[in-house]
Amino acid sequence: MSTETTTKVAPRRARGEYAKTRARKMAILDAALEVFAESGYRSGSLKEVATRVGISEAGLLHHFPSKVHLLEAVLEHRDDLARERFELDGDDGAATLRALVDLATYNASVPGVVELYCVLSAEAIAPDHPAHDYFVTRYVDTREMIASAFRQLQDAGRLAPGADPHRAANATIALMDGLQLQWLLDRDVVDMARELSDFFASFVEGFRVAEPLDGITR
Amino acid sequence: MSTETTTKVAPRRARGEYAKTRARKMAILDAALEVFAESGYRSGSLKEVATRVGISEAGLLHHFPSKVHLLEAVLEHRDDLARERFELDGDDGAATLRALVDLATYNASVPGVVELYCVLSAEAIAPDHPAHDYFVTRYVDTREMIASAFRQLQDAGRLAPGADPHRAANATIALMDGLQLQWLLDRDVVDMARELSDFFASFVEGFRVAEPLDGITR
DNA sequence: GTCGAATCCGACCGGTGACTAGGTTTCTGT
DNA sequence: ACAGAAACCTAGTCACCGGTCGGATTCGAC
Repeated sequence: MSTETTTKVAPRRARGEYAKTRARKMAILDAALEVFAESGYRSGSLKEVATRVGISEAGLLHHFPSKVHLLEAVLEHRDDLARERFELDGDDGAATLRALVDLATYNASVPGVVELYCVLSAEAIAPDHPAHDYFVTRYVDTREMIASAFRQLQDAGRLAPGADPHRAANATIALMDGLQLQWLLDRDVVDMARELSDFFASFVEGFRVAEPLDGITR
Repeated sequence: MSTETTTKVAPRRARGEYAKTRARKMAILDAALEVFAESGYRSGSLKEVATRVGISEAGLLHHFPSKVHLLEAVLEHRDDLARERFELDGDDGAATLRALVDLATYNASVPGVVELYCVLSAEAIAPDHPAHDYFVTRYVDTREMIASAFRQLQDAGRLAPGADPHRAANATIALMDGLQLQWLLDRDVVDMARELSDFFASFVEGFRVAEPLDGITR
């Protein structure tokens, strides 16, 4: 326990990242997303990620000390982006459902992200997968969020008689996931947002999306 | 082109498999199903399959000359078993839907098989995956089969007005796939057959399953 | 019983995986 | 401008992968 006051012998303290480091880390996360989406976590290689960034494998490992760290960073990063784009926690059930349809529309513009979650969630069924716990809690949370939206609609008398909010939430999630898989295998046969919207309309009284769906695509 | 008549010098011709070979091949297919279900095709190793069978890797490769051959054999074998258990090609639409619900009930008793298809279908999104074409055509065929069941019901006036057979088929497949994923992650939160049955009942007039679903489990 | 095919194994091969060690270059606070 | 941390690379470790090769063993038709 020597003194750490600013004597002239005091060792230079940590300086933090360089200016361009942030951009480089983002580039790595983007490349890692691509690779994990195409090949999954277990078969995706750090070498492939490094090559796409234009860096060496050891250089990559300087920023993310292990493959697991990289995976966790990718998932956290996507969660951050999703949170700042979609607000799904409101107390307006109908608004939440509309937001889900919007999310489906948005997802159709970022196939890589959809592929990442589709591939990883299947891979993460294995209990020893590094993302297993992530997906388990993710599904629990999503289920609860959608169920509470349905509960809110039920209280407003807008849910079809006999409909159960919790089970409706399960079915909603299942439909979204299953549509994504089909869409990834053949993007022309499925309109994810439209199917989800129709599903909601079939048991939520007066459900409408903000704008017509078959309008101008963007 | 020498004579192949039964002279005394005629070389002994191929004799075919030994008696126990068939059983061994089945054991290999079972082990391979487990391994591919747990780790996927790309990350699942032949060594692991061989170990579970109690055989060497080279011994395994005597029966299935490559990893791709093994995968194809596994898929073909499961298709054979499925075909002999479920008849899904009838011209009675309602019967086909009931068979799908039965299939969901049956699937709940063979989690390994469900996991195999869930994991492989996600992995096979990649166009260069050896099972890519298999799953693409599988989805096309399944879609057509279910759509024709709905078309048949529509002709009988039992489909809700506005329902489209083709889109209903897509939604049905999506629901089944999505329910399976959730069920694999947590087998207590989802009753696949019940959700599917309720989904059918929501737009098929007079849809009923053969027996009550909440009866004796087996 | 015997001979040859079917079965199976041990050893090996080239390739790739994640990750480490140690040194060089680049940036930046002072 | 310069010291030292951050960034980055080359080279290597060790484990594992799918697949081959040649020989040993087992089975079964004759």
